[in-house]
Amino acid sequence: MRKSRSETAETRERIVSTASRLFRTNGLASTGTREIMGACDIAQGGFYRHFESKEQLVVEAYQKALDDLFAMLGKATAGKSSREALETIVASYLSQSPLVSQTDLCPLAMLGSELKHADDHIRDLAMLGFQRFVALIEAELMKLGKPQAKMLATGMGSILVGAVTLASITTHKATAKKVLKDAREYVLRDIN
Amino acid sequence: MRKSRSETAETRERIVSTASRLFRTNGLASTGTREIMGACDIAQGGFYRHFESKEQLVVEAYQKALDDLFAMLGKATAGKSSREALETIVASYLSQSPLVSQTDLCPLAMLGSELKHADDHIRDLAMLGFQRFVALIEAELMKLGKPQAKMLATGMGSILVGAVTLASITTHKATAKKVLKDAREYVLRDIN
DNA sequence: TGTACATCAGTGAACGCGCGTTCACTGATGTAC
DNA sequence: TGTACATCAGTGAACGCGCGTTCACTGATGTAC
Repeated sequence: MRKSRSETAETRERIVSTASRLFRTNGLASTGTREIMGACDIAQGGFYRHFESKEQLVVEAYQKALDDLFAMLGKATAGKSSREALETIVASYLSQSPLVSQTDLCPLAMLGSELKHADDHIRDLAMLGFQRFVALIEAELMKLGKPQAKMLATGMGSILVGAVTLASITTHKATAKKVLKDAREYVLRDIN
Repeated sequence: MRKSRSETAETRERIVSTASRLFRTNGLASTGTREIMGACDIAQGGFYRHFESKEQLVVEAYQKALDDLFAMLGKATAGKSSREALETIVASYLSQSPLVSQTDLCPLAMLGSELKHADDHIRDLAMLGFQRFVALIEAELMKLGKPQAKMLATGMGSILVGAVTLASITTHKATAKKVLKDAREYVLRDIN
């Protein structure tokens, strides 16, 4: 049953991608190795041919989720003015609610409070992701000549994460949309 | 071993209070019935003399956490001007980070993303709590004559929840303080 | 290039563990007369 | 008020279940000559 090197590498990537999506949709603790392997059409025991533990997969899947997020934001803002780039970042981020879109959910908001109980390594990874997100916003704000760009960027980052977290809690679509819309309006005052 | 009516009622309240604290500190799924009963010095089997299921306790403990939060905010803002009341709400809420205080943590931020996987009943309870929080802020903003008070209040609610969530994720105290401080500064611009 | 052996991706049953929950039991409290 | 019985809060072992993980096994791939 042994697979070729390239097949092995592809399988590994497939597991990480699948896990990245499932973890963000259903949570870290609620997503088991059986469910992940099942979604990849591989027997449960095969998991440990690729990873030492579930913990290691969580780290890799989380890193991939962050990389995907920043790749998406980079592509969406490419060649735009600072003002347009900021509007795009805000709109892209807030459109990640599970009620609106089901793909590329933000690893910060989706896992928010669950990260408190995760290993230090993952918590550090998450905060580095948030700081990278804040730095992205801060850079554009500085280009616009805004004073206190770091404070504004951190505040904007917090409201975006908070709004998406709240929107994903509610069972009422209208409530979710209201929260996202108000968060958008709230932060756009600092851009325009 | 039977206890008197008053003792039974006291025990029940003790279980709800203990669970409310443990759930907010360690999460809903991570806190087991054994741990809760152990913290109350009662055998695990005694749990089902007071509650039909863990789910029922979660609902009651969550409701109690919300009641405690609003009681605290009500007491802290009593007799104050709208401007002072708003500053107090913001300061009180942001001082709930586990790095600063260990008691009366907010049930919204503490459980944030974990609520997505909870029963609809609890998710509804949580969003009603958030809307009650927003209404509290909105009322004071309207007294100040602010236009678009509802939008401002929702935005402020989102940033407060987001900042406390993020502050509780990081393992670095300085980073947590920075996030909370910037969130405070960000929202206070709409009050003063 | 061809052959013989070593490697290891994938299999699926099984492991130990902690969880929510159930159970028969104990004995103090509540109730009925 | 006193007595006899019913109730039920608390006990701690046990249940079924799903989890992360381990294991012996299979057979195609990789390596060495």
